[in-house]
Amino acid sequence: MRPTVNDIAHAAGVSLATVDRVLNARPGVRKVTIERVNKAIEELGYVRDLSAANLARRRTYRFVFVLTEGDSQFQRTLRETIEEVAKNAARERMMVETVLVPPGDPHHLARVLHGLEDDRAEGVAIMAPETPHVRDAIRHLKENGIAVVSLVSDLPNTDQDHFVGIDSIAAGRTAGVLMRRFLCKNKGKVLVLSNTMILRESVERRLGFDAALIESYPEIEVLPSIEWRDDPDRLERNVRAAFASYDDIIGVYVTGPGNRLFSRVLAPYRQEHDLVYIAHELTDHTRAGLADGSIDVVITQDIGHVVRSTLRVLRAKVDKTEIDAAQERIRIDVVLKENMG
Amino acid sequence: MRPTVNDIAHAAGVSLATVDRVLNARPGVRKVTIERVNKAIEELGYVRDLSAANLARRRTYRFVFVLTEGDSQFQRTLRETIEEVAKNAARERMMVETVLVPPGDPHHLARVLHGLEDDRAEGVAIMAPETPHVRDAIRHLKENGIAVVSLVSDLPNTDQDHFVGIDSIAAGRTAGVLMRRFLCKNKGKVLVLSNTMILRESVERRLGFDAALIESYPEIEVLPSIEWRDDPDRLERNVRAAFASYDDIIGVYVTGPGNRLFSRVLAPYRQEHDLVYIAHELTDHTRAGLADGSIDVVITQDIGHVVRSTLRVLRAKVDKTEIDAAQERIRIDVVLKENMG
DNA sequence: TGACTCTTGAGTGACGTACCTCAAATTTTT
DNA sequence: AAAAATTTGAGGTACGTCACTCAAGAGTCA
Repeated sequence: MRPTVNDIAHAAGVSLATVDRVLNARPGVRKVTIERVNKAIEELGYVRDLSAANLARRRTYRFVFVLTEGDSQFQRTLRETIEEVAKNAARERMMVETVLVPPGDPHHLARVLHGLEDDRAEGVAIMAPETPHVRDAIRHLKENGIAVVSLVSDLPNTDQDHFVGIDSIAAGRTAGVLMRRFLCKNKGKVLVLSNTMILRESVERRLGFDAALIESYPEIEVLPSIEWRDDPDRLERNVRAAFASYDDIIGVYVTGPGNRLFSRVLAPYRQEHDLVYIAHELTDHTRAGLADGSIDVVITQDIGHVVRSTLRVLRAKVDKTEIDAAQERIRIDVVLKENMG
Repeated sequence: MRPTVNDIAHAAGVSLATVDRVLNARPGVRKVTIERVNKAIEELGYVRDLSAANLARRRTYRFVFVLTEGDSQFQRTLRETIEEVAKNAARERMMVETVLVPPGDPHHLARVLHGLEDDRAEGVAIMAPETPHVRDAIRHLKENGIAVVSLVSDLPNTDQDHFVGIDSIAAGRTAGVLMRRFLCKNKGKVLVLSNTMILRESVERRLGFDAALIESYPEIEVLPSIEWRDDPDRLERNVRAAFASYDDIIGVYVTGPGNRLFSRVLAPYRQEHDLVYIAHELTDHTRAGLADGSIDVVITQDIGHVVRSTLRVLRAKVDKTEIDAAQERIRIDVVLKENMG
């Protein structure tokens, strides 16, 4: 049988109350006594029973995900995953809510975040671009004792507690090195596409991509990023212009969402061009692209892992307990048709 | 506040005892009453509080990992990971024990498994080659109501409940396609190495590798697998022979553990040969190989994930609850220097 | 010495569920 | 309609921890 607090008390020759004080870092215990208790804990190999602890604490965690609206496959998958994970989280007394804010409206976002201060949640997970308003709102949240975690898109210059996601520069570098290897010393141009460069990871991925590709492979020219900002026509125009200007385009790299649209735009040019196509984020569409061979590699992160990790981290922050770095590290996944699973 | 069993009882107009009978599928409740209770559960959105349930059940799980001895980096990492995960598992009342058996001794293994029948464990996780003795022992375990899960190395023709690990054929295929792409249409021979082909995954990886490489790239000849069976001299002899016979070796594929040894053996030949080196299992050594560029790709699985998943699956099997397929699927990780993390 | 603080003991009632007993109510069978 | 079987109610104890109270003991200072 596992030792309980009672066993510890007995072994240490103190009362239950003292053990409790030590365990929960309550004041009013002498140093020597603390050590005696800790020694007993060590010797008996006591570990706190989480079930009982949670029950007694009758703590229910309220966490809010704040996401920007959008109907890209990625965002849709994210929302679905949150919903699904939330269901299981309920068993562990975590109530998860999702709030959507319109994209490109930092004021609205800041208002929403401020609204969370008064007792709506003890933890907030944010995926949104970093702006002064957001920085401000996050500081307020933290001042009110609310845990703040960013997911997918880092908010490094804020008071956030943690970022759950991948290193975008490394992700871009991974894309770059794969592009380099898949291009097999051919000379030519590489097209880089991004719906918007407002999100920092778009910029960082491009950075890493260029670094990995150009530094070791100067025969390749990486063209300036094509942005289309939710405007399909602009995308089409720019792509047409690119293929008109250069007949040696041999690779395309899409740094973020938008593969569904871009694939359609790209289709007419694929017959005459043998392209290496590298994309980000595994979704139904990129999955299909891998399967039919139109996409060569997808660099991605496991969304389920991201969401579960976010909740674990939020809980750890609220409880002020350690987080298991190994478990919470999100890997940069390289997905080919063969290991798609 | 979350609804409790009491709320359900009240809402359904029955007593606590009846709700309890319904929830735990105990006999002695009329169908109509069951439905009434279920309706209340549905309406109030009741979810069983796992903490309280586990506490009340005062269930402690005893799980045993049965592994073959060995000092390869992979096995070492696996053991360390189990130990670490076990520490956290203790908080959730799971006592994890590891038993090592000498490799290549199916009788010993079978004896150990039989020894687990009488009350030593309610769940067993096995990583070992499949033999008739093992099949037999697993059947006995199952007959005694013990959950059996294999990890890393599948035991498909046994009565096991589940396999936690990757599809070896797909892993081999992934290695094959990466080899093909990294070789860039060069002609030549590829060396395949495997300590032993007794474990089924060695065979399967080779199978997948050949399929992906040869079918779409016939200019390459994949040489017969070199086995060394824990004998460094044999490895060295065979490698020497291979490089003596062929001067157009352009790739090497190590299908399992043994990269540390093999790297040493290979070193003298690397100066004159430009090789693509693909390995399996991310360990300290293969990590270092990626970092210094001597290894190009490592195909691996997240051991931490495997071990945690194994415990979750065992618990689910013991509790006869559903397992979350998405969470328990182990991905085939493709690791380059750039996304090593 | 007394007044004071700091430390410890002893005990209690949650938390939500599991599992048990015994008796009463209800339905089914004879 | 009586007997038997089934279904339901009422209540209790337990699980291990948390969080609290109240009182008593030890130690410190003037």
